[in-house]
Amino acid sequence: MIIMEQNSRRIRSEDGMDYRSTLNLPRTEFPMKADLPRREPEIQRFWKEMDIYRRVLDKNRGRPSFILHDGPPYANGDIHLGTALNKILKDIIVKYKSMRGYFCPYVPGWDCHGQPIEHEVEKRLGEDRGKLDVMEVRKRCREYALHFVERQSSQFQRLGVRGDFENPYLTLRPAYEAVNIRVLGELARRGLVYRSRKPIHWCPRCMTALAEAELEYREKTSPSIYVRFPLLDPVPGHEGREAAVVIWTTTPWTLPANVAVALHPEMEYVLLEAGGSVLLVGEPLLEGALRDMGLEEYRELGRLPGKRLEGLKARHPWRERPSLLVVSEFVTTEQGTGAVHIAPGHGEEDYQVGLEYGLPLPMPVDDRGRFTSETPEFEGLYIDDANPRITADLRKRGLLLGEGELSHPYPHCWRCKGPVIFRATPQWFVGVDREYEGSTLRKRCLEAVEGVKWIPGWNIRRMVGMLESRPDWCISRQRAWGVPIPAFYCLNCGRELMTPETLRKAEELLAAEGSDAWFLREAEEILGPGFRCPECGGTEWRKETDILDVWFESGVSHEAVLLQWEDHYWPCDMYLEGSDQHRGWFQTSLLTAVGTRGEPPYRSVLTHGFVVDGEGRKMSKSLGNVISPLEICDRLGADILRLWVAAADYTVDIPASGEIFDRLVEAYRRIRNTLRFLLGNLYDFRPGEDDVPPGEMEELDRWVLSRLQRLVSRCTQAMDSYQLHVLFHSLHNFCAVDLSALYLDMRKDCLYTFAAGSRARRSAQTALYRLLRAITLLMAPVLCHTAEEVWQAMRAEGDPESVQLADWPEVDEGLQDPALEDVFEGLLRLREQVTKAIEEKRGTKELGTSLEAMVRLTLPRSWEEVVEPRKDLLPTLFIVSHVEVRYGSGEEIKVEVERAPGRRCSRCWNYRPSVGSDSAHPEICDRCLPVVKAAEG
RNA sequence: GGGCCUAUAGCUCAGCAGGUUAGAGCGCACCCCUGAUAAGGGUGAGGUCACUGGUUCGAAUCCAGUUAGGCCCA
Repeated sequence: MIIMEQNSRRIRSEDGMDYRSTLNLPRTEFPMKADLPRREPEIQRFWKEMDIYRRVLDKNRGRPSFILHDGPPYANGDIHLGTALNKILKDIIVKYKSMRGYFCPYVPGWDCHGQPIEHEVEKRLGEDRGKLDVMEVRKRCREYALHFVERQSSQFQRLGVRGDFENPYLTLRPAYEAVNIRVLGELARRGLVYRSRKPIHWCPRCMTALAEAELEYREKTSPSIYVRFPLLDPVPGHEGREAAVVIWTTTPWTLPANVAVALHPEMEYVLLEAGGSVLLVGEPLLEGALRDMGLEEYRELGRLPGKRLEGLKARHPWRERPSLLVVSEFVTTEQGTGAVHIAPGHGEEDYQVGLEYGLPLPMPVDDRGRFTSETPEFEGLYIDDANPRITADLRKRGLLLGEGELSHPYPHCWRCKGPVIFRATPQWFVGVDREYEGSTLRKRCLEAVEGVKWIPGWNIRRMVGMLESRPDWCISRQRAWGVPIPAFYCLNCGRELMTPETLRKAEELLAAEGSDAWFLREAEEILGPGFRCPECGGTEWRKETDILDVWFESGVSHEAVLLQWEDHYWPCDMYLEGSDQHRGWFQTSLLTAVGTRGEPPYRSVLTHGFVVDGEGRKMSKSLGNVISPLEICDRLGADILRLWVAAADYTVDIPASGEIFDRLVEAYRRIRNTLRFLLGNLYDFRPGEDDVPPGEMEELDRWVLSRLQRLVSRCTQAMDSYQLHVLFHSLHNFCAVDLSALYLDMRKDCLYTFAAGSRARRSAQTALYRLLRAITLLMAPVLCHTAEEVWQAMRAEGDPESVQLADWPEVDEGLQDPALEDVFEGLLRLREQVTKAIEEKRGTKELGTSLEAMVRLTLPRSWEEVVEPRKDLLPTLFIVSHVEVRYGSGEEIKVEVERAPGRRCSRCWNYRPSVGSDSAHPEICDRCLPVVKAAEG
């Protein structure tokens, strides 16, 4: 079938005279098929070879800067859609700003230390993980991190991201590591760094701290006991009765560390008499608790909400210190008695309550899970062995009200598989409420935030909320892969030492040799000979083994990068990350910056939402809705991914799905084909020589250029306010409507059939050239590969070597013509009625192409002024062969369509009465005749 | 459970200092063209503006609540 069609076409052209060769049909090498996955890497090679990053910097050197400081992704695993989104957004903004003439250094960075890498390395070690020493683990972590830095670096570059990839910042470099110590020292100098205890997950067999990711939750059988805490104070309204509050616990061994009993402020507590004593139990839990305690029969004496019991004291089973009744929202009605035993050293919530009420934090359990001398009753006993002893002791004292067993999910150590405990250990903190220089870090941060531009604006609320509620910053981690906290402990008197002098020594050590040196060198080597304890004069020291929270490391990037890197300055212009970083990087950076310099490290903070699927659900392996950016690049191309970023309103969740990418591919094709058409019609146009000055251009061409100015202005405003999707929608709409459907369709007749060098055709080409150039530049920050491809196809003498070196288009005020646009708006509305009328005739098979038509218009008198001088334009506007206009008395517009008179010109396909009047060329019209004759002559 | 945010045609987005039949592009259906051709043009169908209640002469737009979803915390 296909072959037959080709044959019939050839026969037709051989039929008569071949006028096709006398037309100026589009010619271009620019392919319709983008083939982005193949072509993009070639373009990227081109950029790399010309060192595009330096070239763009050099172009704008000395001009105002715009520094977007890159937040370091974690060097672990391949990039995902979220990472790609973030980097592409940054790249679009940096490319836009540099096209606007800003000097824009952009240095990508990586977060290289931390527990997830260490955990992954240990997992890979399998059975051998216990055998390696710290240095060997660190060495492997380093290799692992650097491997993924390389991998992610090439993945980012595959996205088309431009930056100093030859010279990125890595948090594991000695110079960077040392900055942590300097910042820590600055904070310490202001008295913001302190050491205190905080509960963490601890494995008493491995004698190590565990992160949440290192816990495995499995069923465990625990004792379950009800314990009476006799009140030392009377219950309000029930003076004269000896009452007791009843707690329930599955960890009897934590009772020696009890300091409080927490009640829910709103829960009702029933005061009752049963089994010879007066007890307080939460109302919703009453029935179950009494059953468990074997106290079915009771007498209610009264009830009152938890908040009325706040502040009463109860007797501790063993200690002299009382146990305080406190209230807390976390008390639930799910289990127990509504009264929760609080041991701040043995639980996160307990710890929080402890902080809130300023409770003591006893810690009677040692590294190996044995009771210390702080608990003489059970000293030396392992916690599990202590459970029955404690229970028996409580019974002996008449405090035990019930006893049973319970199977529940409980965290176990991922190494030894045994149950872990919550245990308070000494940690280093940055205090946010410590007074210094007349204020606190929290207050200063809250003030500083006001001076930052938050995009979108409501983000300031989120930041303020989080700053207001954040606790002191625990910067200690009991791990190997990181930067040491450079503290020393006197072996003689136990005093801890962190002074400006010791910090400076540590900083110098890390700067010179990297953080490995801390682990390799003896304390005495670091401190220098003859260093004496200021307390006792001791000369032997133990080094701190804790390392810094990785958030501290990334949190000092402003100090490390903005101040150390060539061409940078502090503070930078923008941080741009996902909205989760309000608690993460935005905040840690703010804390370290305000704590050391009193000001935020960024002038503006732009955030984006998270990638979700077509249904608005988060992407996860378990839902099976994950889309890989690398796969999109391989299948569709990075420009499609970039278009996805530019098309979405990134301030909220960003959906990604197969359909969305299908639609984007369509949009891309539309833009690409529009550009291809423009290129195709400029093959014989020499910019600078063939241009027609604006004043002499055809009205239609001036109209489209005026529309173009509107587009440029709109796109510029969109980019200046970071509304990327406005740019995309405007650009796409312009290509689809103003150009494809209107201007280009109308202009084909002129471009193809007029004499190549005629004024009208050159006028049109002048417009085409300007359109092509402007659109290419407008899309360059987003569709950077395609823009480069077009740029190379259109580049004229004197143009920069790469589109990335070109300037963003300016609005040409001389081409703005709002009055003309108004005129055309009216004419185009008229056109809509004409096309409708033509469509009707097509429906009845009276017409095929619109050139077969002639249009008879009856217009109101009021149109005469606009239409009369443009009568010749109307056939072009409607793409019909002939138009007749009459003016009626009414307000009505009448459109009549019929077949155009005359025969069809074989050359321009318009229907003209003049066809046949020339004997040498009987098939063509009087408009084509001179063109053909000129070509012959 | 708390804080911040989102919800408009199949998709991506407009509209929102409250005011005529809620818009655009894409997609879809049908038609045309075969001189942008794995292109191009035309016409058309598609929406209880998540839900409920309130304020108002009037609400997609303001308020409250509900549902669904996202981020962060608990």
